Amino acid sequence: MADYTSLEKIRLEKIEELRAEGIEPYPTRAERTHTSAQAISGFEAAVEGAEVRATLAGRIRATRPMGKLTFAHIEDGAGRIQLFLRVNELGQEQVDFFNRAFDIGDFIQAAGVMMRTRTGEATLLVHEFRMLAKAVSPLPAAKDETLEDGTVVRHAALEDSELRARQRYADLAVNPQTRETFRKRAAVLRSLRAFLDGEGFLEVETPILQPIYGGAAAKPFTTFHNQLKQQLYLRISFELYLKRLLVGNLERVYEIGRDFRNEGVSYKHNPEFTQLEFYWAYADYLQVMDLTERMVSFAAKEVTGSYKVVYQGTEIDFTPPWKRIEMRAGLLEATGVDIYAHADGDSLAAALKAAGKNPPADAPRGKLIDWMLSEFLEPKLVQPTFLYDYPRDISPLAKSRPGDPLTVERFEGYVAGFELCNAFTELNDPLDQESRFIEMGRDYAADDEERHPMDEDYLRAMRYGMPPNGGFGMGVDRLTMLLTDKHSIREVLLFPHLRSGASEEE
RNA sequence: GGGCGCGUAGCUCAACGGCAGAGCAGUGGCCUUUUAAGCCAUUGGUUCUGGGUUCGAAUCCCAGCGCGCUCACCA
Repeated sequence: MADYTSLEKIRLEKIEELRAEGIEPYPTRAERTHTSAQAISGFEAAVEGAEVRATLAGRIRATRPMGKLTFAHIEDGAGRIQLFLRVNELGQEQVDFFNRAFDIGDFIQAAGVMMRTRTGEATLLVHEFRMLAKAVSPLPAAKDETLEDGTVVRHAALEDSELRARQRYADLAVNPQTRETFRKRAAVLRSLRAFLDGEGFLEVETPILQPIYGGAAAKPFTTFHNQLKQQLYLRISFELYLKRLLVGNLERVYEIGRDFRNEGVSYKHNPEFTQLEFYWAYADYLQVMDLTERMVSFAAKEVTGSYKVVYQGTEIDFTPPWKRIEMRAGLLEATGVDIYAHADGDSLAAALKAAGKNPPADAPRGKLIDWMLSEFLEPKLVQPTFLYDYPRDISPLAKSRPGDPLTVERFEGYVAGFELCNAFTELNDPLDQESRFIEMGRDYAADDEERHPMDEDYLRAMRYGMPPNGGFGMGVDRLTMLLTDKHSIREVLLFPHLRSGASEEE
């Protein structure tokens, strides 16, 4: 049972008193004729002297009792509005009743006539009011101060990011900017769907519970179907199922949904995250690049109203075309070392040392290139930039460039120094794919969890013939971070994963 | 997983080895145009948890839990 605080005990007593007076603190129905915004705009538009009646419903956010009158602000889905309760209309008993029984956080229904107070605020002069839902626990209510210049300063706002995430309901209830963040998140999803639908892509849904996981290098979550006695995995990507659909003659498909990766958490990683993947028959990675910059800039415009957004104090310009840097040239410029001149790790490491760098010891070539990227190139990619043509060492799933087997047709989009998306010209040779499965199985044999299992059904699909195609994946949470100016993924997830939440540990 | 930092009233924070405090919220009172309303009075604490040092610990030490930053791992 809940352990009530002294504040809660007082409110529980108020509930008992209401019931004792025959008043239901949680009535079944509410009435409302106007939202706060409708009441105010209706009043502003009305001709002088015309009476604007309204019944409002909302949550009490502030009260200012003054003896024979009380001012209050309520908040509903459309904004805030002031209530004016006065002895003249209600009688002393009702004004006292309001002050005695109603608290900040309670839901109230109030009917009356719109009026203007001495300070000019459009206000509902209340003739009738009733309780819609009594709050037992006090909301961490902030107070807003409006300065001379109109800026609003919040005092004692609920700020602790952990508490806000654990009790998102309270965060949403008291912090309008949190509600705004999640409206923008919805707008991001809406804009991506609208864009891809407009390009002729079909939205599909593929299994989250999969007997064989694949499509990315990540550790899966495992689960178990009791009746079928079957080991299942939560998907780590959509790739292998979406590409099966290309075999089925669906030429353009996309899915927006949840991926699950059993890895560490950080400000840009959550164990479950929202991914967008699309696959496009007869397109290659350069066409995907064009589409990507159009899609992301479209989303930026739809969500923020502009191609230019400010992220953590820096202006990011999503206007196409984005900067394109070939990886080899980019690394050569950043480090003075040409990765193509060095076919193995030892040679590349020696060249890096000669260039005054301090590479990790005993690393293979692919690992060194990764290190060069993250150390010298990625941090510089603040404005939207495509890095393209990756060494095959670090891209086992992409198709090689014709006549250049060591380079694959792959690009990653970088913004604000972190990876936003990843795409390549996809493998469609079933025999090549099979040998890569075997190769990856061998590479990871020591580590059961990261080993790529052979997906026989996927190979069977590919053997029926898969058109050449370009594939794309993007972290929707990361795009949302960029468009809402949030540093942490937790700020754009309603209920991010946190340790020791509801469940007891063993 | 490593390093650094933080955890005090419902919320925001002070006190930094010597009686655990303030503002807001709450409670009681005054107040018929307030808006962080004001004035008077007042309630409220496992100082994250568990050990230790000390005459004395919110404060110092150790361990744990949680969060943040960072590195590593990881796309």
